[in-house]
Amino acid sequence: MDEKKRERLEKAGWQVVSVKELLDLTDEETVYVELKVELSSALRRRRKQLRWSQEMLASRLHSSQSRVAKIESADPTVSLDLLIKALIATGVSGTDIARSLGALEAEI
Amino acid sequence: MDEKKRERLEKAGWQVVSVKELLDLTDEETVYVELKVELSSALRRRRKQLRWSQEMLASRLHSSQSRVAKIESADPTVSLDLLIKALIATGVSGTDIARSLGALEAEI
DNA sequence: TGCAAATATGTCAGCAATGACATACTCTGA
DNA sequence: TCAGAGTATGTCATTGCTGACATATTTGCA
Repeated sequence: MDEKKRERLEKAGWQVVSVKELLDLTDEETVYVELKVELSSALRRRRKQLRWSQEMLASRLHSSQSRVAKIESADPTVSLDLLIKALIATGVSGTDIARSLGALEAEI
Repeated sequence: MDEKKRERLEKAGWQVVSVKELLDLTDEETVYVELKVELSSALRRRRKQLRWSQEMLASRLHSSQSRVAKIESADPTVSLDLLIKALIATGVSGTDIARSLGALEAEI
């Protein structure tokens, strides 16, 4: 994994000069993952609040129950994109999403 | 486009019963698009604040200048995923992203 | 003006995310 | 304790996003 990162860096024209550089990258990935985790639990709360089954949400999303389960568990194969579309499908507004994101503190 | 939506609905097991149902979908798409537009302009502001060129951001993102241009113009082929990764690459925190999203008012 | 840096636009092969399905597991009420 | 509803997990063909490249256009400064 670290080796793969290094490869990508070099391919992108970066000189890999220090461990710190790699740590920064890790920080960015951390923020990304935490964002997903935060939003996915927000989604589950929201869905339960509405007393919807995963299947109900799935049909509103034009997706499937199994994918909703993956969204809510922050599965690596699920994009932020789909996650946010799912939140929107539960009727949350931009400000609601913002509030969820607000639970994350500055990390960088 | 509307025909395509109808197709997807029916494929997903929805009975297309009313125009309202289609309008609801449109609302959701609207929120999604506005989210992208808001975040992409936040990204541009942030990049200029740092006095980075698109190329600079691209290398930090491990992407290309042309894709950064597309991200900042909220191009349809660019996902929220990449958009948010770009914001993170400029060093914004979760709360910063939340603040950007806060500019959107409740829509639904 | 004219040149160089920055940005925009179009295209495409490759790969990652997707919906769908099958099936296993976990609850909850009777 | 069992049945049925809800949820989790694995897999796969298709679709859509991706980085990269080429090239056009814009910007800013001497």
